[in-house]
Amino acid sequence: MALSTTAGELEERVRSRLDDVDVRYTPGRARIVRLIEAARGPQSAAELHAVVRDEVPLSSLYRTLDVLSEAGVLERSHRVEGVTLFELAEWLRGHHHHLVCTECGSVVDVDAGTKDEEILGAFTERIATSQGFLARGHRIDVEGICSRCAA
Amino acid sequence: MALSTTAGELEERVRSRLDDVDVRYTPGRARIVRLIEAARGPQSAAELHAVVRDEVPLSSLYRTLDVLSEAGVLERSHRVEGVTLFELAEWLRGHHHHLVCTECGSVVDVDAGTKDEEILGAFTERIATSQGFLARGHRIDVEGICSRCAA
DNA sequence: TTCCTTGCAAACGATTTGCATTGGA
DNA sequence: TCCAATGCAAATCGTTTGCAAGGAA
Repeated sequence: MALSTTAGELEERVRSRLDDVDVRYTPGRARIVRLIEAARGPQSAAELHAVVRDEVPLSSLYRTLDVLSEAGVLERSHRVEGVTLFELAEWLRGHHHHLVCTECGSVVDVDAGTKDEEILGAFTERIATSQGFLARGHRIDVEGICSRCAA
Repeated sequence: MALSTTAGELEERVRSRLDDVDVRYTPGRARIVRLIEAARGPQSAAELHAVVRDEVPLSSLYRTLDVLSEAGVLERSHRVEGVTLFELAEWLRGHHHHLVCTECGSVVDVDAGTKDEEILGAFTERIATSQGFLARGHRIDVEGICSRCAA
């Protein structure tokens, strides 16, 4: 989100990354990447499969998600109720956080301002260091009720 | 962590909560509560089972974890690699965050200061509200390398 | 006696994998 | 041609559930 790129640009960046790790950018893989790119938040295999149901079998979908994750294009993100959600890796879509609705389970992305991120970074750095832990990044989930469920 | 209580005190609070919801505080359940209380971070069913292997069958353990979660004594916390971790509910152990080691997968608790929590609360409130989302709480995972893996 | 709790085994759902087939480079 | 990618079916793994037995109120 923070990084604004056109669809083509992102596609190019993905392709070049896959080239680096010797993985083909097949139509099926491109399809999944675009689906995830277009989503408002991390997606589960089941959600993605609902869209490509008669084109891609579940096992192939899982394999694609796995390959793309290994290649650093996707990240296994939030896990809710035993299911794994996938999203574009941070270097592709920018740093962001999640609003998790405890009512319907939806997870949507939110950006924080640069200033806020600076403060958060300093904070996480501090509590990590106090435990001899080397901080590499952080992940914030805001839990509550989404506007749809509140209505 | 933030709330300091003696072992007996916590036990009493748990018992009284279970009374309220008409659930017995059996020795098996007490055993699990104490195990989780003593841990440095959220625990998986498998980790707990490793300790009580010949006293409690896995299915009973899962049932206990479920009952205690329903009763509000435990919370299903972090989920890593397809496994659910359990920890004492926030009202029992105080608000805290997690240091997640991306190397060994360990998850340990950390406290933030009151001042920091105020800032965090204001921040999460703000980004939630901007999306019409009603914030109820937040969860922060600091990802990185634990001191043991760094060594 | 009457429920709640426990144990064991079977069932489930999400995810993974073996193997034969297909399709690009 | 050759190896990566795919499809299908079977296997795995964490977790849940049905049902009969044990125990406390």
